[in-house]
Amino acid sequence: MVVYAGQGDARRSMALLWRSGEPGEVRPGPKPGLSVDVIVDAAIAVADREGMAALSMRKVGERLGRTGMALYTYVPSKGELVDLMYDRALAELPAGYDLSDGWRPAVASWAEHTLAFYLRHPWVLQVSQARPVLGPNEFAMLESVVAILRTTGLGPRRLRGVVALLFDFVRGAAKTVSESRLAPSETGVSDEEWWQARSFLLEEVAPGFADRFPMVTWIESDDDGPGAGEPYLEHRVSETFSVGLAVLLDGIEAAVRAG
Amino acid sequence: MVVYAGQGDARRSMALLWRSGEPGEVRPGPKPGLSVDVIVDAAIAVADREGMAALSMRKVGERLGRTGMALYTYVPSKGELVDLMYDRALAELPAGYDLSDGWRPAVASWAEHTLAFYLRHPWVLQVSQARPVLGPNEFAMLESVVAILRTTGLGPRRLRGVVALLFDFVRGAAKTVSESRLAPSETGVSDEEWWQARSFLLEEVAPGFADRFPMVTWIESDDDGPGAGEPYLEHRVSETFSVGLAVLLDGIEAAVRAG
DNA sequence: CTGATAGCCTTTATGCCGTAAAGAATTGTC
DNA sequence: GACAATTCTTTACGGCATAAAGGCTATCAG
Repeated sequence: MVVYAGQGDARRSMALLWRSGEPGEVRPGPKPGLSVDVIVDAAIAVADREGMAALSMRKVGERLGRTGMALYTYVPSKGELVDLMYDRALAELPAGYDLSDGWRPAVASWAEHTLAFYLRHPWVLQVSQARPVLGPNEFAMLESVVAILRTTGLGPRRLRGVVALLFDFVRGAAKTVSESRLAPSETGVSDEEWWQARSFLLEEVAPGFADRFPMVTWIESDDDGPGAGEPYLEHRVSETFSVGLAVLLDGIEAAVRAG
Repeated sequence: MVVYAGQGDARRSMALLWRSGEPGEVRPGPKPGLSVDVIVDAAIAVADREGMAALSMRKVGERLGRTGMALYTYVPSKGELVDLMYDRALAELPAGYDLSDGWRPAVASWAEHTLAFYLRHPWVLQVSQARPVLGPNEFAMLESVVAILRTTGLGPRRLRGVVALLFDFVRGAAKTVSESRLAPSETGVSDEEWWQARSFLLEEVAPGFADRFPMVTWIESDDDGPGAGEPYLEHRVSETFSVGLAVLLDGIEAAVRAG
């Protein structure tokens, strides 16, 4: 499920994001029992625990002792709610990184913080990047990476490429891990069971696999296996993550040297 | 929407993927009016045109002059159908790349082919990577990249990291473009309209933006704008893609030199 | 104190979705 | 001709977002 920015009244949704709502004029009618904030918190809790696919208006309402429809008093639609969740979650990220040892360790630290963030809130990965939410914390996050990378001396064009690359890298790693964590509860089959059953079936259905796919067979060969009890895929991803990060940093360094 | 591999009868779905179905024993009952192949083709056509979110059993059935339920005669569930779509689409990719000028241009060519493929079939990006489909064409695709990269002399551990990095990069770029292409038809608002309205509202709601987010403001400054008529975001992405690819190739080269 | 009015929230209804269950129609074997 | 297997349709269930209507509540103007 890809979620696009709410397409309702754009002015209203921007106002919600930037908290530029009118202050508390006294108005007739019952006191509000909820607020945008508690709704967003409840929605984040649901999405953290059960994933974006399981996030529904009814479920969020229920968690707050209301019907799903009650939320529409505070939020124009589910799309806007997701935007608000997204920008609120992003607030967890650090506003700046230590540059005293140069940009290299700072980028590494950024990547690790950001990966951890995505793993805490995997649903964030499903929010479309094509139509950015344009909330304050989205800009703050961007600000913090660019602040690091600008010290490399690269120009805006190059830097946009590097930033995109960094995000794609971290998001890709996070996506693999988070999907594999969600899969057991969604499918009722643990990772170990699944892989074992599948690789058995693969031999059955594709005899001569090693001859037909020699490169795949070779690259899957293990130099060192997962530690005791560590899930297979997560071990692979963390290996992959550190290798990829090193390659990336070297690539940036090459760009910097080239000017 | 993230789609997991079908969790029905694993043996049946592997048999479907690898075409190891029993041949045509003569059997009682009406002749099948459809086949797995025509269903998969129809489903791909729907997904290409309207996106994964719009893919439904009813819609595929309708396109074939049947009800949605009729498909369940051929395919155990929607999940397996998506697996089949995925592996079938992957068959479009080249089986090998020209290595006569070394791995660098071959990787570049791979990246461009793969990007174009994802843009032809954007829904492919929504198929979960955590529980691979394990069909023949998925392995063939992997085989073709590894065949290129193995000529660098890097070991399996390093190479897995590089492969993941390459995929994350291409998929990230493809995702941004494809979402921005889909957004107008899903939201009824064109990219130009959307960006214009949003940036106007942003100034209204976030005065002093340039002071608050100086790095963001700087990095968004254009060295050169989009060509005439070229969509804003697509221009940015293609710029970003070539910069990112260069950085990546340099990073790989550094890893190769380091041994 | 008395409407009027605005805002909160629920109920109901519409049209989607995947798919389970039941049954009609068709085609083969004995 | 009886039986069984197979294709496909109809109907039904529980889920989804959300439109529409109405009940209840708190503040206003008179």
